[in-house]
Formats: sequence, structure tokens, C-alpha cells
Amino acid sequence: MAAGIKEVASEAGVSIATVSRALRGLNHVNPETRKKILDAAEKLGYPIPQSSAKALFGRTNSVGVVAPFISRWYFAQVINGAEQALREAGLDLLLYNFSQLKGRERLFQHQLLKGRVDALIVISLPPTEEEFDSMLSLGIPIALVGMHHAQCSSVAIDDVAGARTATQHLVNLGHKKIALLSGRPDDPFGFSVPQDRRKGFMQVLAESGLEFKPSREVFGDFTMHGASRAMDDLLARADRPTAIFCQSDEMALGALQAIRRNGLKVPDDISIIGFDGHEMAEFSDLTTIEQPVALMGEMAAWSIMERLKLPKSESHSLTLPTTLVVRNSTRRLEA
Amino acid sequence: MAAGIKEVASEAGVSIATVSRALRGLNHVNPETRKKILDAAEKLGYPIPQSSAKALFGRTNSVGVVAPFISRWYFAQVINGAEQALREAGLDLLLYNFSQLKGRERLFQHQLLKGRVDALIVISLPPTEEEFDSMLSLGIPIALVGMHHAQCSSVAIDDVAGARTATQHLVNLGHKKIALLSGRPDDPFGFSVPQDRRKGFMQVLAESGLEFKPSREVFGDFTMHGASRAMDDLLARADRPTAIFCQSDEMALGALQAIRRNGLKVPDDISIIGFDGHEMAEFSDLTTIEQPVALMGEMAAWSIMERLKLPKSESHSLTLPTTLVVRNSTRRLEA
DNA sequence: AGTCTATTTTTAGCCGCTTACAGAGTTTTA
DNA sequence: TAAAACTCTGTAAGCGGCTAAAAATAGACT
Repeated sequence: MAAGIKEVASEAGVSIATVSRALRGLNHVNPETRKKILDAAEKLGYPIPQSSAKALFGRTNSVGVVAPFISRWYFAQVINGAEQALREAGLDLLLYNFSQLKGRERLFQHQLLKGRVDALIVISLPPTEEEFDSMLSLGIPIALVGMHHAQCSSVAIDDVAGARTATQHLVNLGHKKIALLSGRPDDPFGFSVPQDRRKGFMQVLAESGLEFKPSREVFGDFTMHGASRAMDDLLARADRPTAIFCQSDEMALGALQAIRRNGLKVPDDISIIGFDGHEMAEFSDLTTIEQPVALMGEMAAWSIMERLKLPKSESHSLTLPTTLVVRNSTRRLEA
Repeated sequence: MAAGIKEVASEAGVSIATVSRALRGLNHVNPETRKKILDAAEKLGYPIPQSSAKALFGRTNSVGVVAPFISRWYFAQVINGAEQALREAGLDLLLYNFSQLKGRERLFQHQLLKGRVDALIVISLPPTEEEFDSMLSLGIPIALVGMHHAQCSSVAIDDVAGARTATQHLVNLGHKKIALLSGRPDDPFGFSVPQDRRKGFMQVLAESGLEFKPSREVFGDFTMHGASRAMDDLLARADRPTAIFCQSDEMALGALQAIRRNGLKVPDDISIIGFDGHEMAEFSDLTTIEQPVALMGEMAAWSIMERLKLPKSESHSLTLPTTLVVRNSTRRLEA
């Protein structure tokens, strides 16, 4: 039942060491001997070397994926992409969710990773420098998704550019009173995404000679609920905007509902554009900026797998393109 | 840097064994000695014993979560719930996705789990009896989510009952021409969900003396895209139904879009009810049958953790309630 | 045959931690 | 007061597989 390397060895009539080498395809093992060993392993149904034992030598054969959320669309997609690539390569995926944890605890958790994983994929979770050092000190390859950092590989999009495209789209349609639906003003995680998307928005507004009124920015917490409430708030204010840029599709969907609830029509009364390329955007006919989310997970996985193979290889930052997808939630402002 | 149990031992001036005992709170350790050890560990920043070494003794301190998809809403929710509960208990979560794999490969993968995990949570993935035996032979606690099986714990809802409630709701509103949006007719996974929900639907129809026309059933593959196409198909047929029961919210959302695209109004021209309690249902004003998805993940985790503690404890099946949530996608049929 | 490589296999120790067992010091029991 | 019973700590043997170094085997060449 519990066929270990030992049983295989005695079955094949060789030593454990020889089995180990044979099974891993190392050289210095006679083809005949290897065949004998392979047969023995087959016969005994010896699946694979127990990984926890291998782990004692540094190779755990698994990589950790760290994310602040795991059921939100964006994160689930990235995780899915990474899982795909990792499993194909025979690597296991350890899932770490840090949504609840703060400060020291989070730091402590990084210690938790010690010896558990060969590499780390960190999704959109901006650590403090201190935490980052803690992670780097693990001495394992790290790939970031959705953000960049000088000291490790990363895959991300250009959020500023994406936001510029989105905003420019609204400006091109003749909109002048453009609102912004942001994340939380007091972001507990310190994400750079809301800042970057806000920056792109502001840039285009400024370049177009449009004034930005603070009263046209509301905060939706990157959730549909939050966005829905924020939108109610915005619509209640005087001088209603004719268009709105939402920093995420999920917020846009929440906003959409609020707009309809308030008796307004999209895009007749108000144009709305999202950001992300959420599956649901297509079905809500939402104009948006698409980013290749699952692909980013895959690429992050490939990146660390390459570093795992060639420890010498350098870390590199990739910036993937975003695409403006125009649907029927935005349209030219009637004169 | 690499503070192991050894360093802690020499720092505290005791043997490794004592450190091991002290750190794990076993008895037979002098309080003073324990304090000395704890201090030493703290000082050296010794996080926790390296788990791969512990794994050599049977406890891997991690549980596997097996699912056919991980980015779909339902699965992501369950995984999230499970992760929550597991992390709280200090257990790691290994994610296994089997969407691509078939037959023997899947079986082989189960072997992969050997020695990697202390327990297994299997989400809505109905294995063949053979595969199931393979999993059971791992000799570890297994909890099923979304289905039941005689030989292990499970958490699920009563899909038949839920479907009955949904269908009854439509019948009560006076609908007679009720369509069904199912999964795939040739389900590659053999899920029981589509069958059960179909059964509940059929039961109520029969009990209400309503005839079911095969031409009123279309297949949406449990995706928005599939549902959208299926709905186009259905609407093109003669004798349009006045109501439709979708076996999942995601399909309902796809259907909703198709209905609107075809120039019809919900609920004026057609009533639609979904199933699951998808977050998006609320924002699309979709009547649905809600099930406590994340909770099911949590309960599955609790269940196996209990079995991990008390190996003697029996496996139990839990059936959680579903709730009809009425929104504005269904309404009384005008006479 | 004897010496030297090249190739293949075994021996032995180790990875970091657990745990049975034993030993030393203390306290309870008889 | 000696024996029995605890407490606490250390010793050492692994867990299951890896790997450096030693050993054995096989050819090749003087």
C-alpha cells in the first residue's frame, strides 16, 4: 500500500539512491537498470516521490499566490490563469488571502511562507517597503501582478494610459461635465491602481482644458454596492455630469443600476465607461477598457518558472496593452 | 538568518527536543524553560516550524481544494469561504483545478495529492465511483460541497426543492408557458445540479397540470454566453413562453441580455428567475433562489477540521436552506 | 597481468523536526 | 526511609528522499 522509494528499490534489487537517480532521469544510471526500476515502480504503483520529503532540500514544488481577495472577478481570473500555467508545469498552488490581516500580522504571514513555497506570485497587493523586504528575504523568485517594483519581475498594465484612453473617449464624444467614480479615499491597502487611474483621468481633463470639480468625484470602494450608493449620492447633487468614468467595471455595473434606479437612461442621459473587461461588461453593454487579466496570471507563472529553472535570469517588468471596447453605454453628447 | 529550531535550542541552552515540545505547547515542560525558549524564538525571529519537515510525520498542515473551475462565481465564493476558515485555523490551502483533465489523468492527479494534504474539499465535482474510491483510499477526511455521497461529509443545498420553489413562483404568478434554461445536455462532468434542478422544475409543472414541451427547453452551458445564444434560439421559436426558469444566475443574466437584445422587456413580456444568489443578480434586479455559497465553503472546512481533530467523528451530510428572493424580473401574467 | 580511467552503484550522512525512551531530580506512597 | 511515581529534559532513532564521496565494476591501454 504505502509504496515508497524503499520498496521500489528492493523490488528492483538496487539501492535507494539508484532509484532516486533513475526516477529523476539523471545520468549515471545504466539503461537496463533504469528500466528495471521503472518497471518496479510501475508494478508497485509508486506515484511520485513524496513532496514533503523533497521539500527538505529546498524544492517544495509549489508556489504561493498571495491576494487580498480571491472571489472578486479580477483576482479569480488572475489566479485561474496562474493555476493553469503552474499545473501544466506540475507545480502546486498555495493560496494565501490577506484581506483581513493588517500590519504585523501580514508580516508574520510572510514568514509563514518560509519553506512552503519555491516562489511567490503577488497579486495587486502593495506591501510596505518593510513587508516587501521581508518577502524578498525569503530568497525566492517573486512575480508581481498589477504593479511594478524595481527588485522583482512583474506583469501589469499601464493604468494611467488606460484611464487616459477612457477619459479621452468621453472627451472625444463631446462631454465636458465628466465625473469620476474612484475607489476609497482612505485605501486601507494602498493600492496604486486607483491613484493611477485617477491620474490618467486628471491629465486628460487638464489637457482638454476641462475643469475638474471635486464635487464630481465619488468613492465606490471597488464594489458594486459601494458604487451604487456613491452614484445615488452623485446624482442627487446639482449640475449633473453627462458622463462618468468608473475605475472598475464592477463599480460601473453598480453605477449603471443606480442610474436606472434614479430614472435616468444610459447612454441617453449619461454616458458611462468602465475599466477591466469584466465578463459582465459585455452583457451589460458597457463600454470599457479591457485588460488581459488571465493572461497576466499565466505570464507571472511563466516568469517565476523561468527564474526557477535559471536562477541567474534577470527579473523583468512587462506592461501589457489595454484595449478600448466601445459598446452602448457611451455616446456623443447631444449639442 | 536561517533560524531553525536548532538555533533556538542553543540560544535557549536546551535541547532541540525540548524546544519542539515547548513550541507546541505539550506538557512536561517547565514554565520557566518554556519562557526561556519562547524568548529565544522571539529574539531569533523563528516563525514556525518548517512545515515540510513536519509533513514527514503525517501532518502536512494543508488541505486540498478540488474544483472544476476556479474563476466562476460559485466556485470562487466557495473557495473563498473555505480559505477563510482554514487560514483562521492555520491550515494552508492547496488549489487543484481539474477543468482540463479527463479520465485517467484525473485519477492520476489524485495520486498527486498523496502526502500533500491532510484533507480534501471537493467542490461540485462528481467523480466516477472509481475516482471516488481512489480519493477515499487516500485515507484522509473528505468534504463535498454541492453534492452528497454516502461515504463522506458533505454540505449542499436541496437543488430539487430550490427548483421547485422557483418554478412554483412562476406558476403562482399565473404563468403557463414556462421555459427551462438548462446546462449542457451532454454534461462532460456529470454534475447532478442540472439534473436536480430540472427534476424540480418538471415536478411542479406536472403537479400544476401544465404540459412541458421539449421545445421549451434550451441549453446554456452554465455560462452567460451560452445562455445568451440559447435564448436567442428560444425566442426565435413559435409560441413564445411567458416565463423562464434559468438553472443559474449567470445563465439568467445572459438570457436577460438576449431578451433585451430581441426587443422584449422583462418582466413585461417575459418573466425570468435564476438560481444561486449571484452578487450580480441584485444589480440586475433578478428574482432568484439564493443559496449560502461562501458559507458552504466554510462549513466544509469546519467539517474536515473537526474530523482532523477527532478522527473518530462520523461524517455527516448537511443540507442548507435556499431562499426565494423576489425582485423585478418576475411578475404576474396579465390575463 | 597490472594500472588507469570511465561508468555505475552503494554507503552513509543529512534535511528539520518529532517522538519513543531513558535518565536525573523531586515528590508521593507505603 | 526506601520504593514507587512524577516531572522535566536530553539522547537518539527515524520520517522519506537526496547527494557527496567512496567503492565496485568494466573497459582500455601499457
